[in-house]
Amino acid sequence: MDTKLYENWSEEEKEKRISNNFIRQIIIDDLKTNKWGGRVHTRFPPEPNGYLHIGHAKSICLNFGLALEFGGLCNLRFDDTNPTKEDEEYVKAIIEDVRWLGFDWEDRLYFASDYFEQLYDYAVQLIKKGKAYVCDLSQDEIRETRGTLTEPGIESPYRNRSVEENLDLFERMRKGEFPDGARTLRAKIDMASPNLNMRDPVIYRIKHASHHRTGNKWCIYPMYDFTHCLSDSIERITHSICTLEFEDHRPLYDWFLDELGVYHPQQIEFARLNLSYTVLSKRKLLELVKNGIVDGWDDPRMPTIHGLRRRGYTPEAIREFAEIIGVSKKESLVDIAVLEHCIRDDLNKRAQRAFCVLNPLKVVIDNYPDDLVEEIDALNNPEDLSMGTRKVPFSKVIYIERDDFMENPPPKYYRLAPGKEVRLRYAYYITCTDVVKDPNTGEIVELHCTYDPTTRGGQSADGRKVLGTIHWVSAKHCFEAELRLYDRLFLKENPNEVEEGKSWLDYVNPNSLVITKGLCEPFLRNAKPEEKFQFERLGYFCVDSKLSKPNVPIFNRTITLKDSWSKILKNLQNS
RNA sequence: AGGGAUGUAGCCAAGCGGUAAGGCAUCGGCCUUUGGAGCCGACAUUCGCAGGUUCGAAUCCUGCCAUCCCUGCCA
Repeated sequence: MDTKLYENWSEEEKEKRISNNFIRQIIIDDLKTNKWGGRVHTRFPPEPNGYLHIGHAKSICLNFGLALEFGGLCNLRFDDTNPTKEDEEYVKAIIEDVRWLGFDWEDRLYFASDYFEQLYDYAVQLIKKGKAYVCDLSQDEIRETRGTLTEPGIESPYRNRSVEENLDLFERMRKGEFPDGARTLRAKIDMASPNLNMRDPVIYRIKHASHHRTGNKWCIYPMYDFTHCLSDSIERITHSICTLEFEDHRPLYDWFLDELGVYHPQQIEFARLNLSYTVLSKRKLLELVKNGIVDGWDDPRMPTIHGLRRRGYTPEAIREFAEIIGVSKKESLVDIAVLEHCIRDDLNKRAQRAFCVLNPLKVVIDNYPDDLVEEIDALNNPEDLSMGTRKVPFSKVIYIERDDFMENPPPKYYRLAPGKEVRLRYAYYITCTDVVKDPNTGEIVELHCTYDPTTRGGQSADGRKVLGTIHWVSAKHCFEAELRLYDRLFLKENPNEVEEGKSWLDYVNPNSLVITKGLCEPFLRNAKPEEKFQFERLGYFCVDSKLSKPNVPIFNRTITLKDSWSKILKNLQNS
């Protein structure tokens, strides 16, 4: 596992990179008071009913990160108590994602369903203690008697059945004598509690459904509240970290453990992640998939781990993101620019550079020998010289970016223009001498330039300066590849805030995917799935792992480079 | 007879009775063979509001306001 990120940090680095948060502080305090005998044991407990997204990544990094930092353990546990919603497919995908993020649960992969027998025994104990009863009320009746936010509920007529009768009925529930929904097992707590969760919550329901792990062994399944605290207890979890909406469940969590007199972890709640310009609810993500708005759970526009991975995000960037956004109890909307900053920062240091021209404009270098081909040395990564250099073929006819030429340039434009000189990155200085247009449309179809042979490599002997440096590819040597330009999925900062008469789907960005082509330098032909590059001056791109074929890479744009020129242009136009 | 939580800059977020960290974004400048990266600087006289305690309050107390969560046999 890549534990380097946390374990090999110096104290100084830790100080700088690990920001404090209230959960970390609780652990530090507990360690001081020896509350758990010096142990830190967390768990990540997903329900296998969908794909993990960046919000889960926050939780994963929190739970595993805390264990790593304090020399503790973190379990991966599937909360699989509802067979009708869950599937093995999700189990596999989740395992893959957590591992890809760089975390390791060693031999501690657990399933709540592994505890069904033990959980059943606990329920029997509760019945024997007079703290649980079999209720014959229907689902509607239970709802009707629950009361409201301001009124107490009404006690079930079955609430005071004898222990013997309850034991018998519960056993017969397990044996399958009753149809779905006929009876439930309920905790006997307080129908007048201001906390609705405490109004005799259902803890077992009858579901004649096949479970992805236990098959048809069970026809009664325990509910979340009953299962979760006891699973934590069984696994000797110290800090059970969950999201804010479970705050109201904590009294129940504590109640079960106290009534049963078993090992009692501490539940701690934090605010779930919200990210601007996207949605993070399973329901909405599923809707995007079902409506064909995206191409599947792993569509590169999706905020799922699968999607981010395919888009070109790295585990390092996601972990860094999780670290810097912090953990608190305040409901917030994190600017997606933070995530984008993390991937730029990581890829800038690590991604191999390459030349690719998106909107080509042909340039003929009139004074360059017709058949000469030179091998130009180019840095693979100016940020990391150890990545070496590569040869890029150069010849008389090249393509440059259409944006890198303007016939009537505004002030401060220091790319190519008639009579102006620019540097072709790593190659030569060229000066534009002629512009060829289509006689009918007036569109610029070709440029003629001259080059200065003494500037090879991109430096002039006389020390004259050129401000502009542009990228290029040799017409004879480049190849065309499919490029998929991705942008934010939504146009609205918070798509969950829906205006009157609209739907959140109305805010989907119709241009979140633009499929186009680009002219690539030769070595890119052999790029492998998931390989990441910086196409100089354009952005970071990643070879699509699903659509690419050997020697026919398809590149996904992960994120553009920052573009301060467009800002200058905008200001120019405004003034 | 409602309950539970949360309010520190545009967005996150430290802070724990001694005089407002850090990051993102933004805006300047320097530097640059990526208008990238990097570097330097600016960016809360004030912490939801109003009172109170204190030599001293974002931190303690009281009241108010705003927002979020809770009436699944989902998790």
